[in-house]
Amino acid sequence: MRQLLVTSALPYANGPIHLGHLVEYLQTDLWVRFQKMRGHRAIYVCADDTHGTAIMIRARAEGRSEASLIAEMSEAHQRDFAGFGIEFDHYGSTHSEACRAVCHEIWAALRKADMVVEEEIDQLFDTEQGTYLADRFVRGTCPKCGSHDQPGDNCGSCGAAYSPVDLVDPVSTLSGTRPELRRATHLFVRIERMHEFLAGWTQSGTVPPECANYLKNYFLNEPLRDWDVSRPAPYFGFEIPDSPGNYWYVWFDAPIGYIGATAEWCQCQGETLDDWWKSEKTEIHHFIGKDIQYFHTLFWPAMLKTAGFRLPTQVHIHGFLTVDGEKMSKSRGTFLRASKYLEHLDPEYLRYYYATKLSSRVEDLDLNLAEFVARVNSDLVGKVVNLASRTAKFVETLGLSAEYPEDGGLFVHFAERGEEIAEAYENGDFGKAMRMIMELADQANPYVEEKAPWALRKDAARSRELQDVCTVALNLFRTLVIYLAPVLPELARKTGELFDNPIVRWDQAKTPLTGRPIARFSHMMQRVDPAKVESMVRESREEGSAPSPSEAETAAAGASHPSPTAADSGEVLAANPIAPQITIDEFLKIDLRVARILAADEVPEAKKLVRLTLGLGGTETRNVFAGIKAAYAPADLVGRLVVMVANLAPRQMKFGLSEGMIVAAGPGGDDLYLLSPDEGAVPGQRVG
RNA sequence: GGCAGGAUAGCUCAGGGGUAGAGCAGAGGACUCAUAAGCCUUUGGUCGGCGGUUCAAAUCCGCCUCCUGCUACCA
Repeated sequence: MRQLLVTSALPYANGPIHLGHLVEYLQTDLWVRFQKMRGHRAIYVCADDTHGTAIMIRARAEGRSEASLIAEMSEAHQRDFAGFGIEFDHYGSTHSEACRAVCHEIWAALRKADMVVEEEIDQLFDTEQGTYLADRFVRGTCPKCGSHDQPGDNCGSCGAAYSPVDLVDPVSTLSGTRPELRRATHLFVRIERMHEFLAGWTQSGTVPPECANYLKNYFLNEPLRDWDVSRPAPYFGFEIPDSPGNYWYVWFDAPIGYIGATAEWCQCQGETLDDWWKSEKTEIHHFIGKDIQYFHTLFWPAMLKTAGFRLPTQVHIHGFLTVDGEKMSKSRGTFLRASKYLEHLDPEYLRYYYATKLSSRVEDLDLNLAEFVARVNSDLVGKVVNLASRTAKFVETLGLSAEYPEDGGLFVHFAERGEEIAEAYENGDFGKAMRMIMELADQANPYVEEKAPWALRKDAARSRELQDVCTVALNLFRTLVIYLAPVLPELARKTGELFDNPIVRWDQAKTPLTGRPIARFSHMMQRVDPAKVESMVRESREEGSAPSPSEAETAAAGASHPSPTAADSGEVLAANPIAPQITIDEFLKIDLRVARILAADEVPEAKKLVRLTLGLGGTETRNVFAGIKAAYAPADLVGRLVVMVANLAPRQMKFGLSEGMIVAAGPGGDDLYLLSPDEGAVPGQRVG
């Protein structure tokens, strides 16, 4: 019997669980369920990731304590996970004494190994908000090409990489004020001292080959930079014991949360933590997304190694979720929260659908909604459940045959495939496992077709034959459900009830059931109703149309995301306060005009721009390049009215001259909303 | 810009030097037990492009195009 400790990445306590998160939690859950069915001892631990600037700022904006914010979020997360049948053995928090204790232990070990150095670094400080600013909270003019309003770490226009302190005219996105340069002491881990160890460990099969290549060619081909693990106050986290006023950076304590959560579980169960984290008898399996690879495959093993903990046996890495081929998008209604899904649809549908699309490779996964409906209905209802549905009621009174009948080797064949299917599960090739199971289902239905129990039923003299046919069909059905049980726990439970024999172990598939009654059959799974999928998307779109500021940072699924219910909370305003007062004369300098979009053209070479031809009435037109490519398709723009800044100085851009600007709300990217006049306005009218 | 990955049928994907595959969708048929499910037959592809290695390339190598992600003081 193997002993396995399995983790999923800790969800950040800054937003609700969405379908992107679930790619990870569902695959971990079904892998753990599989291991348990195989008779191994497996525990699944996870926790909320609670520290960092984002939590501090949000709590401040909502006028509450961080503790109250993270408690509420933890409850919501656990509710969502439970709704999808994700069974943790323990769910903790990084803001726990157990986690703090392990942080202290690992820190002491790093100190003792002389792995920590102090260094003074320059960082921008927002005097109004009273906080140091991470890169993403600063925007300004690119020091290289002079483009305005660029992010703090690299220029979207020329692609140059730089530090926020290099920006010309930096602006804090939190307060809109100009931050000042301050010097602060940071603590760094000299990870380069582990270079040789990491080079060996990462290339030894513990991480997928794609990840090993990436690490080898991007990080390990040169000296590793010191890792900055501290943040000066104010910061929400644990204060570093031997460096007052400095706190551990959230990514220092996040993975330590795995150990903290295990420690709490051990305490409840009377187990010893060292048996799980310092013993070679335990396998440790991390399931993570590809965005956080280097934290788990460089920093994390270096910390564990230094502090004498067991190293991860395997780091399982998955790609991101797209919906209908594109990034999840609020305006399209494809930003689907877990709780919203559960209002409309059965969690088993998604568990199965994801399983069919998951492999051990680091690849993105597309949730195609039409395919989702077809796949679940065709495979689960049409093929699998249909086997029971078309035979069970024929043997309601007779029960199963006393001896397993001759079936032309079908059952033996089904049983023999079990190991092959198990191997696919073991390797994380869930899609392969599902394909093999459906291949078997495709052999079972023709059997029923050939034996035609509906014909046998009409002849009382052949009732024995009818019973035999149904005994075969129902046993084949049960075998399929055993193989699907890690994915579909609810279907497995109902099937256990049908046979009065709970499905708990994989090897139950080796022995057919005979000579026992069959419970009255009732539908085990409803078909997916496409209308429910549509209403889920529609409601998500409606709720997504009022975004809050930190949502701007959401890119691919898997990133943190705040609750849409906070949309009107004042958070938007708090995060981006009103600018200094101006006079009416100053305002009148800006000539805003209603304009009609006469043409909207793709600029294929541009990442963000769309070329607009704006009509101001008559023959008066303006050529404007607008950075709205991610939010609007050109075809949808033509004909609509917008508001433009008509007297803005023209600006020469790479693709041509831009003669104005259209006004829009929102932080940018696909989270952008053009302003339109109400009906009746005509092009050329002044706005004021 | 650098790094990693991807491109195979209308859709979602498997395969990985030796006659191009599955499911769904489409077409035709027989049946009627089953949630309009199931069964039989069937139409779809120069495997992103160009070059190379080879008796043989979707597969190996090189270059190119397009897509995705990451790029260490965001999590």
